[in-house]
Amino acid sequence: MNSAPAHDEPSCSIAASLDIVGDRWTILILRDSFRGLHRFDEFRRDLEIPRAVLADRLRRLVDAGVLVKRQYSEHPPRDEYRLTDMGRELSPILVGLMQWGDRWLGGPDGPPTVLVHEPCGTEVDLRFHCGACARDFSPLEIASRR
Amino acid sequence: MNSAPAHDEPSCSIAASLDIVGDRWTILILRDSFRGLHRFDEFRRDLEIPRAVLADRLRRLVDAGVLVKRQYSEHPPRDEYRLTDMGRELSPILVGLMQWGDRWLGGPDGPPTVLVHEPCGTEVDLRFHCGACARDFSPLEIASRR
DNA sequence: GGGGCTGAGTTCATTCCCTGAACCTAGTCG
DNA sequence: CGACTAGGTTCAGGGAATGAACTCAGCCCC
Repeated sequence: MNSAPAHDEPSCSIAASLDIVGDRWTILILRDSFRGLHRFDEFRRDLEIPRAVLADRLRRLVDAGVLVKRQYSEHPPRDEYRLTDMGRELSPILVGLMQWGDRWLGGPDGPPTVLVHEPCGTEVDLRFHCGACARDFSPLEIASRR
Repeated sequence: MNSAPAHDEPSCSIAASLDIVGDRWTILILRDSFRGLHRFDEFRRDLEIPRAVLADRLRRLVDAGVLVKRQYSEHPPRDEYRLTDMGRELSPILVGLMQWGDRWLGGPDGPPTVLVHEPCGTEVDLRFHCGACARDFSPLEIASRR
């Protein structure tokens, strides 16, 4: 029955991504995962998120393949949640949010966290890069083609 | 060295950004703005979003400075919503969502939309670039420092 | 000069989800 | 034994989302 009517968003990758990560708590959980938090109670204490919501979001993220649930202790049984490669590749979105907040909403203290290229330790940021022009360019120069 | 993060998140740019764009409908409205939709009814028809929610989200985005409301016709009085520079600089987030969806959730047809560097028309994508190493690198190589 | 149309909303009843508190289970510690 | 921790589930309530109906202003047409 797939006549794919126009108003049904069949093939928008942004909408598809939002079905998985289009929720405030979900993004904050992922942010904490990147920061090195992995356990239910670590998330709960850091975010002050209701337990039921946290359990739900973790379940969805595991179902989607963004996190894996792993037992890190058998006796007592204890679980932790770790980013998969699929989850780790969400970093540009987190970085985008961070840089935009730094630039447009930042307090006078400057950015509380900076990003580095792990192998060399150099501070970096996220840029659009054009191979043809051999240069980085501003977000204002981007356009889309179907 | 990692002192316990205050449960009050005063200075997290990600959380600050989410206060403005951390909502599914908001992101979809912005996606449509980048696509060239500007009017209330264009958004409403494309997204099938309830009118009350659309009015609320547009109001918030205007209040935040992401969109501006402009009269494009005096008689009859008609308004449109346009991205400000602040809004246009959200593109890395949208692009991040799009590329992640393309890569991990993509259908067999490939990406429905590609991005080009407007001045030269070349297809681009969003990459981390390290000036010190003089190369692009994968999201998996990123790390954060306080 | 009435009827229908468009754009841009507001109001309202219902439904749904988030929230916070309490409770549960398994295991460990003193 | 009783207290404590980790990782949840259950439940009442409140607030936001939803869809339908309504408003209002102006234009279009006959």
